Amino acid sequence: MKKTETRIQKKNHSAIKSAGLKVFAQFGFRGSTLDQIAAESGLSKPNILYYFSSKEAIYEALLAQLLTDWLQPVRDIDPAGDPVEEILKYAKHKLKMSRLYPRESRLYATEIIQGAPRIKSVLTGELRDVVENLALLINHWADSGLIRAVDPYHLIFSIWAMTQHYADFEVQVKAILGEKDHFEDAEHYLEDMLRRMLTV
Amino acid sequence: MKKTETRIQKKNHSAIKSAGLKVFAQFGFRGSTLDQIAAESGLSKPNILYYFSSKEAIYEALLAQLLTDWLQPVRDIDPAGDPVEEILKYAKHKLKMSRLYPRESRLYATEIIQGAPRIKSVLTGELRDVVENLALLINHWADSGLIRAVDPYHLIFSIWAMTQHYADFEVQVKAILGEKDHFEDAEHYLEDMLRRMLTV
DNA sequence: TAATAATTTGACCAACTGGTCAAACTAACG
DNA sequence: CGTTAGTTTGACCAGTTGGTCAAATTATTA
Repeated sequence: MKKTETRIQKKNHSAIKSAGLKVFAQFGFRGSTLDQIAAESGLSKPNILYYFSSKEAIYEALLAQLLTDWLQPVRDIDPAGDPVEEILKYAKHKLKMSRLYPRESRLYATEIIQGAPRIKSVLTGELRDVVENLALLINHWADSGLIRAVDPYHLIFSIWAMTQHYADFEVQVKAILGEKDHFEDAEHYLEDMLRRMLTV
Repeated sequence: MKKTETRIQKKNHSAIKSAGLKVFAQFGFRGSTLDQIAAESGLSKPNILYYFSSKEAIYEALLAQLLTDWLQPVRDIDPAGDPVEEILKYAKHKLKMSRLYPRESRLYATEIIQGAPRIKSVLTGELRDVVENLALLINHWADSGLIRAVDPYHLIFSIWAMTQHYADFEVQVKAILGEKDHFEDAEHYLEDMLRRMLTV
């Protein structure tokens, strides 16, 4: 029941989360300091702690938001739609998120690499369920002869891995391909790959 | 010219690097402390600094070793071999490294995610050259009709992304698939995918 | 405008950080 | 055995860390 958020609260909550995202995504939780977040947000350190009770509270607010955005597109897959197009739609959506929100992707990556100490329950709960359902759907599509039979879990992993790679390993991709936008080529490659994998 | 390394030096250098790998891979450079490395290695903090001049020196020793191991298998690709089999051999080798050395993979991942502050010159130098050569070879194979024409860079990225995913996102993979070894299935999937992508 | 509520800050703290150093200890070897 | 080179450590340091708090400032509203 957080109805009345003043204009100043809204602005500062947002500034802190934005600064926190930038800092946490680069240095992880332990490697980030409130001073960095303070400098990045333009607020003083005590002022930050006036809006969030601790460094951890900022981090957890970011993670919670992230997980919601992460899981939604999986749920949006339409079991009644054309299988190949549905999977393609999902993959392209995921790739677009990597292009538009690379820092969110890197924040998630650092959390997972560190062993997901704060969200392991989500992984074995919500995420697991959502993925299991999708795997069942993919198997169903395969059984119906609508797509080629592939391991649904590793198919999902391959989509995650490839799309997130362009956000998480951005500096490496740019070191090799140069600074120009490479997402268009990535999308073509991804689409080609998925069509090859899924068409009978 | 470091010929004479005593038995104790050998043992302790190795213990420190092993402990450093474990800690750095999880928390990144800034998030890791000498006290953690000390506890993990069983040595006292001053003793660690007797063998490595600084925290940074440990980290850099690990990174240097890593980059060597990382690039070698790319160089081992035989231009005169069977194209599909050579690429497959490389992909499987990379996957095996993820299974055997997941912490090395995660150390590399954290370094790249953080913007590769200490190895950017390697990325735009050695790595770029090696990848460019491989891309030329793949294009040559495609021109000769030995494999299907695909974007060589994104092909390489997809191999990296998928293989490293199983090391870097291990907790997520295990949350979904359970604790049993999933690398065998991953290898089948990867092989299937690459054959589909590369055979004419 | 006056009173109240919300916001911001400087000064501060205890715990932790990477790193130093002289002294103590141990291994190696003639 | 004694000497020397190599190893280990306790005590210490200055800077940084997350966090507190009372006081000052600013916004809101009656």
